Amino acid sequence: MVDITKQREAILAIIRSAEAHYTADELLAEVKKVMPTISRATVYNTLHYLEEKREILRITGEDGCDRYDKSYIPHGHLICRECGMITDLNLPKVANMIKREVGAYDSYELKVRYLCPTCREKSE
Amino acid sequence: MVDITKQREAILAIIRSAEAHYTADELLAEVKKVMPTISRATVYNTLHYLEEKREILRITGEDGCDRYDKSYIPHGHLICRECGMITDLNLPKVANMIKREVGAYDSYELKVRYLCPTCREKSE
DNA sequence: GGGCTAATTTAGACCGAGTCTAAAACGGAA
DNA sequence: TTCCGTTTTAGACTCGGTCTAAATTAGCCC
Repeated sequence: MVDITKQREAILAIIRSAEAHYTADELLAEVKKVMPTISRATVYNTLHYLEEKREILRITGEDGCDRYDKSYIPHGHLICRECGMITDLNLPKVANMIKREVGAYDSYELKVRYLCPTCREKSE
Repeated sequence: MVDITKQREAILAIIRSAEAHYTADELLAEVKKVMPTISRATVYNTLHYLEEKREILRITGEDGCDRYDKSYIPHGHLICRECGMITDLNLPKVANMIKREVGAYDSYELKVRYLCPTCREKSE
């Protein structure tokens, strides 16, 4: 599909096989287990490359720390204000609503701050 | 309405009277024209304070640099991929769609990457 | 006013995610 | 094997944003 190297393959494999939405540093730590000499710059280069190729999705972090999603298809995210847990949110109509309002667009990002079920239970 | 000080008043006034979506540093420069001894920390403190009090809205920046919106009511933003210009986007149904899907939530953020009319014209 | 306390402001050091750079390593083509 | 463009590496660097400790301000009671 693209110019795939060992490093890029390893990084993409981790993103694709995980449920979590990793940060670049978490990914670096994870890849190092398999490829100890990999550098921070390579992880960042690869993430930009994969984002550019629409293989993964970047979630700009509330906390100034980006995370990455295994699916490149734009979709929303629920973010818990207590524990920071991120889960996917699919609102299929949003894409059409945007298109109707502004015409052509590249992508969208939708983040919803809320209290996740687990944390809500704890606080009761 | 709240514990308002001279500094907070000045910062809020600038945000409220501007069409632009300022960054913290742009705000600092702007306030310094009126209040030369104001410090960076005060600007950040004030922005967090005003966000907390739901007086303004924070837009987490694609470029790792947050911006602030005069209106606290959650609404979407169009961001041009060429010039970075930000304009408001109102999709009133989004709030209800989220509520129907996940129940109660704090706030949402919707950013749409696109090519603004001015830049589209230039590229033709 | 004068003195007390809590909250705010200030200046500057500090942090850390992300970028940049220059050199080394890789990989394909001839 | 040699050449050349691309990728990787290590580490320095940038710059939003945070933290800290001292100074200032604001309210409050006498």
